[in-house]
Amino acid sequence: MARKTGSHAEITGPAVRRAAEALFARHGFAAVSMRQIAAEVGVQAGALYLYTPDKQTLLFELMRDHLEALLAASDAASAGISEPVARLDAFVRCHVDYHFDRRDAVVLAYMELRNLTPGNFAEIEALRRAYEDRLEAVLAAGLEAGVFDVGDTRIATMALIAMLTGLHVWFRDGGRLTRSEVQEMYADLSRRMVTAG
Amino acid sequence: MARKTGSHAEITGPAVRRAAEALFARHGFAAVSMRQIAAEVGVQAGALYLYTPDKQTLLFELMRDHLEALLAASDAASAGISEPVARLDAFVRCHVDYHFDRRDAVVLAYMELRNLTPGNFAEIEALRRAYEDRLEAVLAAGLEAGVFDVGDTRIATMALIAMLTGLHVWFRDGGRLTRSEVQEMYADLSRRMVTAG
DNA sequence: GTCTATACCACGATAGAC
DNA sequence: GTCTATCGTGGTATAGAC
Repeated sequence: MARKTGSHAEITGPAVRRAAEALFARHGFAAVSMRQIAAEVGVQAGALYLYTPDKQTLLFELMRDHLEALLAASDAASAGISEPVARLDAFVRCHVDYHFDRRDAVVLAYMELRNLTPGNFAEIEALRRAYEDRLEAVLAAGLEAGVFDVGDTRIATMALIAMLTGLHVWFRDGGRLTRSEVQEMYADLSRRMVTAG
Repeated sequence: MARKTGSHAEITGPAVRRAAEALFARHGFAAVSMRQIAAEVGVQAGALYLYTPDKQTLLFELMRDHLEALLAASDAASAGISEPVARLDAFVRCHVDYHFDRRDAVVLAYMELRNLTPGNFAEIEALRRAYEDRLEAVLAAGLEAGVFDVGDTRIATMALIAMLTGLHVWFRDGGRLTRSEVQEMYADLSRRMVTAG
């Protein structure tokens, strides 16, 4: 699919990002070469540098853009909901949505942290931490209200996030379960995990 | 720490494996070079090939040996226990033990699957699947006995495994929580997740 | 058993033609 | 905006001396 020449800035830029996201998610950042990305897009390797200063920045911007969008979506999903059980439910459903709609981005965001340079890592880690803090705030509110029972909100938060993020390990689009069914199951498991027995 | 010459097969072999495990766990298989491993061990890169035919086999054997030991430990931990709640408790505590004692191996076993060649992947995946099946059998027994309430044992299994394996994200040895405290918390979270509300 | 030296290749990134 | 060509580096793995 090699293309000889032409002017395709508005097409090639997003195509580079999509190809990089897919390849990084499948094989890992370190295992993917710029030449592979270029081949997937249908350009020569040198042309990639019209759209990114380097490979590291490509990874960083994919992760940053995804996490900022995830945070915004999560905030929007729970806007106006104050009851803790309902807020947890909204958080979980939004998270599952992202696994259906932006699977590769989700995988990148938690598998490729170790391949970021220190400065980039700090920025991405802050976004991750902000996302975790949203969930922890829900648990703390529920604890305060007496509807949740968790010994340690931080540990329960990490356990919940890990359970939810583990979706990518087994979930395949078009599998035997619909999005609604997965949301229902994970919402149930989450609620029971933090509710008094 | 370069060493000039000598006969150290019984020392160097295990040292190579330890160094590789630590470096692969921290930076990822694809990001670690044979030269880095050699430097860590204190030999030249060429000397590594006395102990492994290639880098891929080094990764594969680390993962295989770990998973076989984990399976054996898990089976030993629940031997003679038939009551489902107690079996789940034993499974969880054994899993947490491995995060304390063999942290790097645990990280490798679920982060580096995508860097295995197809043949090696199949073998490792079978071991992972066997481990998951042990847990699913516990859930199925509890469902049968009426002490557990999960809509789908496979999904609940994957959710539990993900939650437990997520330990590595936040857990640091010598942190504020002791091994017993972590075991207690994760056993509680697990039990509540699969128990009727 | 380990060393030095190196073959051979792929990498990220850049320069200059078109 | 993309191509071809290439630079410099560092990758895995091997050969042969000691």
